[in-house]
Amino acid sequence: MPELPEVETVMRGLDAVLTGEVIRTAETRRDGLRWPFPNGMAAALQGARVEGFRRRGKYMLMRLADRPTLLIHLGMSGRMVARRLGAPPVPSLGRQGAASDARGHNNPPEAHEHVVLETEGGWRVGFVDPRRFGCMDFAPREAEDSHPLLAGMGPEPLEEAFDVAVLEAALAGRRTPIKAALLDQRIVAGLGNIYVCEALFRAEIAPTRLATTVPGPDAARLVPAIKAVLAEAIAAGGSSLRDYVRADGEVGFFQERFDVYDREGQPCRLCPGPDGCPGIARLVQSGRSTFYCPQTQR
DNA sequence: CTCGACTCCTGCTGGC
DNA sequence: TGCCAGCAGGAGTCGA
Repeated sequence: MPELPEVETVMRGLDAVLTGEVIRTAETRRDGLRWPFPNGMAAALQGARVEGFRRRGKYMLMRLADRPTLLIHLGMSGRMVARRLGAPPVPSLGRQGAASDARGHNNPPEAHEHVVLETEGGWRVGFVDPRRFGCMDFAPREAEDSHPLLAGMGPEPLEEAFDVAVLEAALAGRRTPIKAALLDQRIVAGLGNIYVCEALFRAEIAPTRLATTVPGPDAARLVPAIKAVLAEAIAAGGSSLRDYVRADGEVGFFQERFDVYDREGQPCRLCPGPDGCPGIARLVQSGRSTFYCPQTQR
């Protein structure tokens, strides 16, 4: 699933395509994803002018003139597919059925495309989500952040307001492993399994450490580590694993730069010498894989 | 309060 | 070559 850098990348792609456009038609092809779509969602989108986008954690917020804001969460497998009407679909990563042939003809319909928007300006944007863990909902424009899905969310990690003192306060009294704490969107918004692993590696903190023990020098390293890994991933256009594609169809390349994620058994880049690293280890914490270097991360 | 287990779903990978 | 168990980027809910 897309984590903060991927959501940011998709949002920028949508912004480039949709901002300023008027939605001519909106179609929902099932009743909902994780939850039912709000009543009359398609009708409410039709005729709306897209004013712009913003991101909160892993949510994209599509602001509409004189209408409520549309919240979009990509869940685990969600992606957006954008193309000009009449043009072949943008090539899609790792998915045979979706790749367009050279002539742009006879493309089978994209599987699991649950919502389709078409604009006056001739864009077609589809929300594809095989696992259907994504969601959409409306939030009042003047109270977007009070929506139940956003209300309890922690600080945006890339904003200045997220600093060592804020993280330390959030971790205080948490008797849970730091890995689990960082996945908790109430502590800090937007981190997922990959970037938590990467940030803990950069900060040289063992994922099993209790959150309460992190305030101090460790937290002082962790905050810049989080900011750096997210910023670098955004600069690289987001990571691209199995079924993630940027809104404009380009793929991100940050996955080539993972230090620990999905690199079990390989030497880490911090241990000295060719034989100095015991190898990146994998363990399961609250049901999810954690990758870390047992020598570097303490 | 806080935490871990469970749950929703489909698709891909790896081992046999 | 084919089959199938296991695992996957999220996160709300429930029970302890």
